Amino acid sequence: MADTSKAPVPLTVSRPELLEDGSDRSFRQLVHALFGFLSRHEAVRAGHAARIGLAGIEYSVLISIGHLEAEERSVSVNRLATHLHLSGPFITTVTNKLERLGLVSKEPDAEDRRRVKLRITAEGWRRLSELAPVQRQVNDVQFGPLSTDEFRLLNDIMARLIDSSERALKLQAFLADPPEAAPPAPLPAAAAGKAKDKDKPPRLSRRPA
Amino acid sequence: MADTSKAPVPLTVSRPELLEDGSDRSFRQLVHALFGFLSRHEAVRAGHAARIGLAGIEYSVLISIGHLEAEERSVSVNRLATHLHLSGPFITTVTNKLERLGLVSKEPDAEDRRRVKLRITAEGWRRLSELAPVQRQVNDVQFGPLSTDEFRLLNDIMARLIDSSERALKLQAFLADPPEAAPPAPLPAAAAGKAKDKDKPPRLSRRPA
DNA sequence: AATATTAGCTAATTATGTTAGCTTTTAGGC
DNA sequence: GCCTAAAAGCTAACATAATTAGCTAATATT
Repeated sequence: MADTSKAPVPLTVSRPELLEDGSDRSFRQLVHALFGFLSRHEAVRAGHAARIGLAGIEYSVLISIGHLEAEERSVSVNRLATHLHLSGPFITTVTNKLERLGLVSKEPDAEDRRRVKLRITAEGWRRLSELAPVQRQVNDVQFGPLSTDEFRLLNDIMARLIDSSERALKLQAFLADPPEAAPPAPLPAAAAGKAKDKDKPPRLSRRPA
Repeated sequence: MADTSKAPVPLTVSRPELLEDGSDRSFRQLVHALFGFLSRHEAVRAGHAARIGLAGIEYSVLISIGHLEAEERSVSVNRLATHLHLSGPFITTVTNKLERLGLVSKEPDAEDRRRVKLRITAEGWRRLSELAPVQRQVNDVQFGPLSTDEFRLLNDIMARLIDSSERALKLQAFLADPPEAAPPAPLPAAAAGKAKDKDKPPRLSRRPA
């Protein structure tokens, strides 16, 4: 039964570097593997977090304060929100909880009193130090398969992919919601269901980090 | 002020391949970049999904039915749940919606009538085909930086990392909740508050995919 | 001084899941 | 042939992680 014409869907990628024998099969595989890996990566983070009594995102917020603190004079709520691609109010909620737990301190910024200065407390650092030995064992296993060269290359590739993904998102937003203008469009039949703004104004609300 | 001893936290990884000048700085960077990429990768998927009126996870479920259908005789709810690391009931909810939308059909499996046979409908395939051209442009940009060799290597690395992450998760679970056994312990009184199950039984509930 | 902007907060809501427990079907032991 | 156990999927109730809207206070602009 079934007319199973086996390949009813056109290619989802076209760059020759990403095709094998004209098929996007391994590209689809990569896309899927990325989700698979990243899902496990999150699970590992959740495990580290649980070790010191936190949820995954709470741990991320905590450690990010540390990272930013090392690089910049002071870490504000919005700075952190941007850094993690999360909303301001969400960072407020999480940092409030971390403050209640005594892991983070919030004091008004002396230079701009609208701002809040986020810092990891001594107790916060203590918890992170306590976690490290276990974290180290787990990380060693998780990233065990990487050689020095692969590690460097992966680092490099990820940096480039973040960049290109950003561009892809912009292109996607543009394609979804073209500025209406640029009216040469000589496509006759297509004119029917033209711009309109379709079924779903693809809000593209970039969510977590 | 502040005793800022700058590096209060011990290393989070110890394999020499992942250290540079004895520092885990670039390793931390990689871990963070992976989250950054994940967030954008998900956003791209959400954009593709929105294009055909679906949420990101709905699109993933739809396309996964297609992938599994191509590989196996029949796709059941639980098969899909396992594949995507999601719960059965959640797959039920999503596939019901996709069925209402006419993109997926659910019929009882002839061989085992407890099972439901999931299939993408003609309309479902039509939507995917409709999406492909746009998807192709966006994917070309997102994965544009990859050379043929990098593409192959990344594919390979991801497969290995999924595997090692799985092992890391098991180690993590073990470290968090060691089997109590190793029964040299002849403590009689201890029997009272024995296992207890700690502060947080690091449930490690691996979530999405 | 009046106005606009920025930072952060609270409240309400949404999206994305999960666990518990039920029904139906299949499989296994007797 | 039964009776029990296990498996598949469903519904319902709930949990978590996040958003948007709109408020207040501090700062910047005119």
